[in-house]
Amino acid sequence: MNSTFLETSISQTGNPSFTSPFLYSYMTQDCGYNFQDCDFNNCQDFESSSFLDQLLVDYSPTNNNFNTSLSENPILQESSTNINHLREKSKGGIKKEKMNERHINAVVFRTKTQLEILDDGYKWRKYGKKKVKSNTNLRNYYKCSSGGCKVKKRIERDGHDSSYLITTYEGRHNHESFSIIYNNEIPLSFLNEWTLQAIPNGV
DNA sequence: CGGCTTTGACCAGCGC
DNA sequence: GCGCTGGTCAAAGCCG
Repeated sequence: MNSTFLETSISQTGNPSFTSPFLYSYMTQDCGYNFQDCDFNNCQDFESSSFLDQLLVDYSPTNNNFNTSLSENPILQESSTNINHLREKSKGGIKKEKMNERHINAVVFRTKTQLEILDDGYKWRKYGKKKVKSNTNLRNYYKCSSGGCKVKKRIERDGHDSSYLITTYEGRHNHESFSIIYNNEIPLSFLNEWTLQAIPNGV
């Protein structure tokens, strides 16, 4: 299985200056959870953790065993469905090139916060806003504004519990975050590192 | 003036 | 073929 469900808690970080789900994940390592050592094939690991509050899904086009059964949340299921849908396209050869360009992997976070935008250290340009059928809240579309970087993210409030913000990242940054460059903050590259570990075929 | 957001239009895929 | 839906584009407007 290649889907990885990872949930962490904002409050566990105890540092309100960090609003990035990536940073929350990073910070929770200080709470006793070492992502480098965790078993990505055992989702019980994550489900049983006491500080669960976010979701992460890794996707590889070569993985045929994507598991969407762990979440009952319709929006998260939709994200998973979309990912599976994209895989089917890839397998079928339909717009395979475009698929490979766009959806190398997807990471979905569900974060309990009143903030509308989580500062993940990268600079984003908003390019769309859409009302989608599956959610009464608007979905916002962003592209990384760094030249040559094709990472995208979608942000929407959970339609069933608006206290949660659902952030979906697609692709990997080909550069470090602006926070590192300008503020010397915690590097976010760890995400790419353990995403690669979680995807045996590494894309 | 440049960078960013807004927003309606457009496009592609899917199901019927 | 047609309508629905989600994703993207791009012109216009806003703001520092």
